[in-house]
Order: sequence, then structure tokens, then C-alpha cells
Amino acid sequence: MSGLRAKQKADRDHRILKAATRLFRDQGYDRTKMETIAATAQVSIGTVYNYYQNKGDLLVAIVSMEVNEVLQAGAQLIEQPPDDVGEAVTALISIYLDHSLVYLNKEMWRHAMAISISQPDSPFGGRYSDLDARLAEQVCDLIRRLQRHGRVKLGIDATAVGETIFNNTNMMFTIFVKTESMSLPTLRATIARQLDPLLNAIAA
Amino acid sequence: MSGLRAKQKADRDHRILKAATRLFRDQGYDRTKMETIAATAQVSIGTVYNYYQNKGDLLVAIVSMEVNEVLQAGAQLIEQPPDDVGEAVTALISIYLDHSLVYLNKEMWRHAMAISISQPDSPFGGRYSDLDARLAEQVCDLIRRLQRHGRVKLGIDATAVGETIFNNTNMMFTIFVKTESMSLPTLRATIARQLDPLLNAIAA
DNA sequence: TTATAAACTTGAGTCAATTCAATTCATATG
DNA sequence: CATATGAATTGAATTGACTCAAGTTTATAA
Repeated sequence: MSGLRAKQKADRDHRILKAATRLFRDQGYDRTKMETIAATAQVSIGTVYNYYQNKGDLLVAIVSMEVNEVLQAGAQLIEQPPDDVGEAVTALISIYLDHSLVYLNKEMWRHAMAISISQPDSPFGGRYSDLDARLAEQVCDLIRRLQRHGRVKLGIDATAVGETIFNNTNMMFTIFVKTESMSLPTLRATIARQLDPLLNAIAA
Repeated sequence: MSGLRAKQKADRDHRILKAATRLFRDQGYDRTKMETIAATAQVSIGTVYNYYQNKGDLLVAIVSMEVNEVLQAGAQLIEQPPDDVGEAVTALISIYLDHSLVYLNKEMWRHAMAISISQPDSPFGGRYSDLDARLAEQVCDLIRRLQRHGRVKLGIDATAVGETIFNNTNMMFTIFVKTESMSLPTLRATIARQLDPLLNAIAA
């Protein structure tokens, strides 16, 4: 078998990811050289490119880990959502937003989003889009569940509502990371105000 | 005064913009070299950078012209909007979407969006965000107007609704340009389905 | 144990965006 | 008309992401 080889590989991957995470955070994405990442991870430049197709993929790999955590936290809430529609949706969105800046800063988010848009077919660009799709699906799940519990009017297209809620949230999050001076509470309040008419309309 | 000098300047700017537009469209953004743009526009590389901070700014300048046209077309519709809320919103969104691929292709949109996110403070990155904000404001305008005409229930926060409609549309447009295989009719149908619950809820 | 193949790693070299010191040229001034 | 001024232009030089041919290391076979 390939025990040693696999372990070394995992080691290297881990070192690269760790080095990149720290450097991107500390120095910023643009100012971090691939050369420095390689040196910090104790591998050559070529090896970094052996693990990640390009600098952007490396960043999106890091962001993906964060989004995965968010998805798991969201899944827990959905198990036992608050009864009130507004509260339930607010709670789920808050989980998304509150987790967003734990490991990443706005600059990293900006670059990750930019990459997933400009290179949608690169491996990690695609993975980012997948995660977005799963987040959207999770919101839809919540609305459907509330509908089954009799908290959302029957006859309402729960998927349509879920997608609109997610799209609105995602767009506002994009503006949030573009605007260095915008705070998380402001973002939360803005989204709540925007979604209020829709949530009132669907509440049973 | 500065007659000749100003004219030469405008000429050069025009040649650069024209060369870049054609090359970006024909060869794609990444494959177009600044060197080629400069040569085609009959100026040196340095001059291109004198007019535009970087390659991305040049692209976003082109995209901005397109969005400005869209804004004007939208303003016309708002003057005399259809009575039905659903029809009015659909008409405005259709104007946005139908204009979107006249001069630009999906690849150019992808890069322009990516730049406006990753460099929100560069001159043209900022301009792109401004245009987005104005589009959002235009949608809000429409809803407010319909409300004044008694087509939207009183007591509804028209701004909140307008922003949600725009954010949903914008997010779906982002997915559209990321997905090379997605057609404009599919995009339009998806948005219509998503917005249906909200539009039904606010119609007077 | 040794040979061979397969899988990785390496870093010098390539390529294209971006910079900046030297130069040019339209305009203002004596 | 001659000269000064400084805004614009120029392109060689710099920089940093990315490639690839050559060299190593691990696994496998005889």
C-alpha cells in the first residue's frame, strides 16, 4: 500500500493550507506571494501548484472550509426551528452571518467571491458555487419545514420564497464585504427590514 | 487654452476604449494583452495606464457604458408603467436582462463583476457598485409609483420590496453569467417563479 | 536484494501586467 | 519669435504568477 506516501502528501497539503491561511489573513491576498507560501510550508513553488491549480484555488479552498462549517451549524438549527417564521429565518441568517468573519476577513471574502465568479469552472470556483447552492437549498428546507408545521401558509411556493430569501441575503452579504465600513449589526438590520414584507406575507 | 491637447486626449481615450472593447469581445479578457490594446490604439503601454489604472478598470469602463444605457431604458418604462404589478416588474427586469448581452458577453460580465467585488475602491470598481445601487433605486421607484397609483397595497414598505426584487434579480443574473449553458428565457422564467409569491402578496 | 516503474518534487525560466525615469510636445510668457 | 513649463507619453525594467523538463523518492516485482 501507499502509507508513507499518502501521509507525506497529507502533511504537505496541510502545511500549505496553514501557511496560506495565515499569510492571506496577515498580509492580505494580493501582497502574499506564492513563493512565500511555498517557503513557509517548506515545499517548492511547483509543489504548491501540484496541490492547487492557482493562487485563487488556494484561497477558495480555505473559504470552503468555513462555509462547510456554516452549513453544519445551519443544519442543526433546522432540526428544531423556532415556531415564528420571522424568528426562524432570522436565526438561520444570523448563523450564516455570525460565522462568516471568524476565520476570514472581508478582503479574503471579496477575492474568493471574485474568483468563483470569474473562474466558475475551475475546481474550487465550482466548489464555491456548489456551497452557495447548498446554502440556498438549506433556506428552502427551512421554509418547507415551517410550512409542514403549519407556520407558513399552504399554497405558497416554499422553494421560491426560500430562494428569494437566500438571494437577498447573499447579495447583501456581497455588499457588506465590499463596504469595509459596514458593520455586522447594520447588515443584519438591513436584511431584516428588506425581508419583512415577504415574511409577513407568508406567515400563517 | 488647451484645444488641441484636449482633443488629442479625447481621441486617445476613444481609441483605447474602442480597441479594448473589440479585443475583449473577440479574444476574451484574459487572452487580450495590454500590449495589444496599446498597439491597436496606437499608443504606448504607459499611456493606457495613464488613462486606466489597470486592465480591470478598462473592462469595467466598458461595462459601465452598457449599464448606463440600461438605466436610461428603465427610466423610460417607469414613466408609464403597466398597471399590473407583475407585468410592470417583469417588464422592467426584462429590459435589464435583454440589454445585458448586446455589447458584452458572459465572460466580460464575469470579469467585470469579479473586479467590482475584489477592488471596490478602484475608480471603476466603485462606479460599477454605484450603477448597481442606481438600478436598485430604479426598481424601488417603480414599486413606489405603483403604490401611489393604488396598484400596491398601502402599508407595504415599497423600498424593502424593491430592494428584495433587485437583489434577487441581480443574484440570478450572477448565476446566469457563471453558467455558460443557461439561456436568457430560462433566467427570466426562474426569476418570475421566484418573485411570484412576493408580487402576489403586495398587489392591491 | 536489486531493478523498474510510478508518483512527486523541484526551481530556473517564461510570460504578461504594471511601474517609473527620461523624453516629448502643446501651451504660456517675455 | 525664442524659451520655459509641466502635463502626457514612452518603453525598458521590474515583479510575481505559473510552467515544465529533470531529478528524487516511494512502492512493487523478480
